[in-house]
Amino acid sequence: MVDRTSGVPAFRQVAADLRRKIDAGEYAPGAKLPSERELIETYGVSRPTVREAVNLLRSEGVVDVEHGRGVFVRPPSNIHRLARARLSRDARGRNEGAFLAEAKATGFSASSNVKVRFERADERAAEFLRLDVGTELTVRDRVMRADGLVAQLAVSRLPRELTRGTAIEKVATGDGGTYARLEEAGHVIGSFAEHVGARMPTPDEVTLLQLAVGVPVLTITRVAYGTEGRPLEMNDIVLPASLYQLSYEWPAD
Amino acid sequence: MVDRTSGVPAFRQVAADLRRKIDAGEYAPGAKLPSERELIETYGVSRPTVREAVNLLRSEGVVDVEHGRGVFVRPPSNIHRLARARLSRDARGRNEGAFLAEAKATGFSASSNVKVRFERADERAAEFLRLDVGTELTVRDRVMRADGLVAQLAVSRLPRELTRGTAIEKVATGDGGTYARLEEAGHVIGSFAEHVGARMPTPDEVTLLQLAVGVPVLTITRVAYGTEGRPLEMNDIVLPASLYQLSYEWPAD
DNA sequence: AAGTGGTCTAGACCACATA
DNA sequence: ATGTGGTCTAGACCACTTA
Repeated sequence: MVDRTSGVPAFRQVAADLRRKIDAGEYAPGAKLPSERELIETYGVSRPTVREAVNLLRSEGVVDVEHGRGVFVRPPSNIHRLARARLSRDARGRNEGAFLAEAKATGFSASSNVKVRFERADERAAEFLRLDVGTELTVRDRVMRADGLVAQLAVSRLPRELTRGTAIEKVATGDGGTYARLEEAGHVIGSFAEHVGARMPTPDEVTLLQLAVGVPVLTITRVAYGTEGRPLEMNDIVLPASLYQLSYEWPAD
Repeated sequence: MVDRTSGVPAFRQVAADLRRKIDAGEYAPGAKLPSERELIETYGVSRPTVREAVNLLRSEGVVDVEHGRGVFVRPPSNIHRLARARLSRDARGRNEGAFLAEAKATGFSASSNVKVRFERADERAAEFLRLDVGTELTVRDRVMRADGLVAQLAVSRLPRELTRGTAIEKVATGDGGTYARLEEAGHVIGSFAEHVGARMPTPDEVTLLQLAVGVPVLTITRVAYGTEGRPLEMNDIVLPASLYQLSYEWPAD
C-alpha cells in the first residue's frame, strides 16, 4: 500500500518498491512481476498509476514489457568488448574489416548491408576531414548484423579524391575492407582517433537496432589519419549500449 | 488532427508530428511548445494522450518539461572533450589530478567531495585488480563539481597494501592526486586502460548528477597498471552523457 | 488570478499470448 | 477462453510560475 501523506507520488512509491524488490533478488533476472491487475490490488492504486510506475522502470532499463505475457526483470546482457586491436593491420590481413574481425573472434556469423553514395561535405564532416565545406565525399552507409540481429550502424565518409578507381566506391570492398584499399592506393594509415559519446536513440535507430525502451546508444566518431596526419576517413558508428563496451589502453606518459 | 484509421496510436502520431516540427526548425532549440491544453485542441485527443506523447519526447531527450512554465525544446549542451592527455604526468605536475586538470583547462572552477573507506574486494574488483576476493581495498568515493554543478562521480579502489602510510588514505591527497602519491611510493604507472559503456542512470545518479529525463550516463572503468603490468588502481567513473565526449587516439599498428 | 504542468481515478475497448 | 498489456477518455484536484 502506498503512503498518501508522504508527498511522494503514488506511482513513484510503487516503482521504488518494485525496484527495491528487484535489487533484493525477490524478483530475479528474467522473473515475471505481478500483473497490472495484481499490482492495483497490492498497492491500492488505479491502473494508470500502476502503468506509470512500470513505465518508469522501463525507461530506466530495469524491466521489459511483453504484450500479452507480462512484465519481466531485464536480464543482464552479454557485453562484447571492442578493443582497439580490432583495427590493427594484422586483423585486416586476416579478414574483411574491423566489424567482421570482431564477429569472427567472438564466434558470430556476421553480415553487413552496404549502400554507397556521394555527397558534399557539411560543416561537421569538413571539420573532421579538414576539408572545405562542399567538397565531394564518398559515403558508405552500413548496417551490420551478427547472427541476424542488427548490431551496429556505421556511416563512413572519405574525400572522393582518395577513392576514385578503388573498390571503396563499390559495395564490396574486398578482403581487409576500406582501410586495406586505402593503403593499396598509397594512403598508409598512421593513426586513429575515436570520439565516444552516448545518447538516447532516434526512433529510426530504435527500429533498425531493435532496441528495447531504456537502452541508450554509444556513438563513436572514428577518424583515420595518414602517416603525415592528413585525415583520410571519418566513420560515425552507432551501437546499442546494452551490447558493447569499448576498451582503450595506452602507455603512461 | 490524428488519423484514427492508420493503426498508429494517437500519442505516437502526436509525438511524431511534434518531433518533425522540431527537426524542421518550426520549434527552435529553447522554444516553448504549445501547452497541453492547446495540443488537446490541435490534435483532438484527451489530455492523458497528449501527456503520453510529451513523455515520449522527454524520454528521447528531445524536450524538457518545466512545471508551471511549459515544454521546451532541449537545446544542445556544450560537450566537453576528455582526452587521454588528462592523465599525463605533465598534467599531474601542474595540479591536483585528472578532473581538476580538465576543469582548469576549460576555465571552470572545480571542487570535489571525497570520502575514504576500506572494504574487501568483490568478484569484479578482484578481477580488475588481479587479487583474491576479500583482499582489503582502500576506496576513495568522490563527487566532483564544476562551477557548483555535479559533473562526475568516481569510485577509486586500490589494494590497501599500496596505500598504507600515504596520503591516499587521507581525504586530501595533495598536488598531483592519487597517481602522484603512488609514484612517490615507488609504484610508477606504466599504462592505463579504460573500458567505456553507457546506460540509463539509477535514481541515485539522477539526483546526484541532476540529470534530466532521457539523459544516459557514460561509464568508464579505468585501470592504472605499474611498469610491470601489475594493476595498481581501478576507478569507476560515471558522467552525464549530455556533457562529455571521450577522445582516444593511437598509432596504427 | 490565470496559466502551466503533476497526479490520480474509474472506467472502456482493443490486441497479443497461451492454454 | 482467459489473462496479459496497449490505448484512450472525461473528468478532478493539486503545485508551480508569472503577472
